[in-house]
Amino acid sequence: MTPPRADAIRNRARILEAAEQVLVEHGTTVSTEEIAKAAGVGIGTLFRHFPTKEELIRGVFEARLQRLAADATRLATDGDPATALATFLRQAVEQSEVKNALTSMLASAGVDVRDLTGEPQRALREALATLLRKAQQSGAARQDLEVPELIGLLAGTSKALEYAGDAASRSRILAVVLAGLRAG
Amino acid sequence: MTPPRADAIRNRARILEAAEQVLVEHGTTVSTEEIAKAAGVGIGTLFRHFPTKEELIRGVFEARLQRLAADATRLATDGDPATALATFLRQAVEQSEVKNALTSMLASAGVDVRDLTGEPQRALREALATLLRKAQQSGAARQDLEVPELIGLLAGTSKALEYAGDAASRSRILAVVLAGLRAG
DNA sequence: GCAAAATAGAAGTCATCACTCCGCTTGTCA
DNA sequence: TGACAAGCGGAGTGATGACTTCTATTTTGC
Repeated sequence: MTPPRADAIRNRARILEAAEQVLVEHGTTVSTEEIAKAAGVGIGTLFRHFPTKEELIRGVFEARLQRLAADATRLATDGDPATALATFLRQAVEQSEVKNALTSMLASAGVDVRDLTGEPQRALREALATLLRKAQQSGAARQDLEVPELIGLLAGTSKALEYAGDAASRSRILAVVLAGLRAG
Repeated sequence: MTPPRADAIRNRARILEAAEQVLVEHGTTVSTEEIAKAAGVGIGTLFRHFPTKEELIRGVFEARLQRLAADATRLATDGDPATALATFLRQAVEQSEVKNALTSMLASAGVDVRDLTGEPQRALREALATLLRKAQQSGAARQDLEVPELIGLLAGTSKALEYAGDAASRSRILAVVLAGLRAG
């Protein structure tokens, strides 16, 4: 129960950071050794922090969710209710430029993305609920929408953007989704 | 150049069919042996028809694209121009009930989904182009849309639906996308 | 400064999996 | 109906990669 040493904390963070980059770039098939190397860390260390590859992947995923939840919360409190939801979606989807492969990453690791029992998932759901409610109250989002749809659309839009060739195409896809959210 | 034996043709079809089902259900990580078993075929046979796992996966994918292209073409000629595009999207996306994991399947196999050089891809693009043009002419789709966006939205919507818990949620997601396609 | 905690990373274990090889079976065509 | 090539099944092979273990070394906290 004693708090971990400073270098342990540092290494854990470095592993997560490197893992995200490598996994997103090369997919879940990359070896743990590769990830350890990218993090500048021995294999033993990696496995002490994350006893299985799956837990490492889940760690990366949950870190991402936490960042999303933080963004959503910030926008929900600071932003204009009428535009906050759209801004969030835009931000979230642009976040990892090269590849938003995080969900398919998880899926191919055999993790069920819809398993929303964890704490980061709960936090994101809650933040999205607030964002959505405010948008609906100010007429910026269709009334029948609920949080699960929002999450789905988030993942889906991110997927859709992978197919966009240029910036114009990207912005058109985004425009379609945003218009759809509004209509109703 | 002699035509293949009857049993060979039959087996090839059975492999493709079983592979689609197993791959969609369990992801690309399933072993080829599992696929062979599902097809009721020996491993040797599987590998004679598809010399590598990647070629098998690509085969499944292209078969799917061909079916999509056929559907699109049929709707483009037979259907009401104003509703054909929406109908197509609805159909395409509902096709594989459990999981429309085909694209992430390919992606995790290291195949670039956006590589549109193959014949089935070309056929689909062409059919979609017709569908889109007719929809735009009858005011059922925003004018600025182009085919790549449509393909992206197809994949994205399919992804989004994976998150929908129940039928109501599914239909709301679909409604968002369809409204977005129209708006403009 | 020292004990405890943590690390690097080499070497090894074990399971898995894509793919090969080859003896047997079956479709085809005379 | 018989011969024979095309096709088949499935045991076997080699590579890979997740995870363990261990020793010598470094880092941290008090």
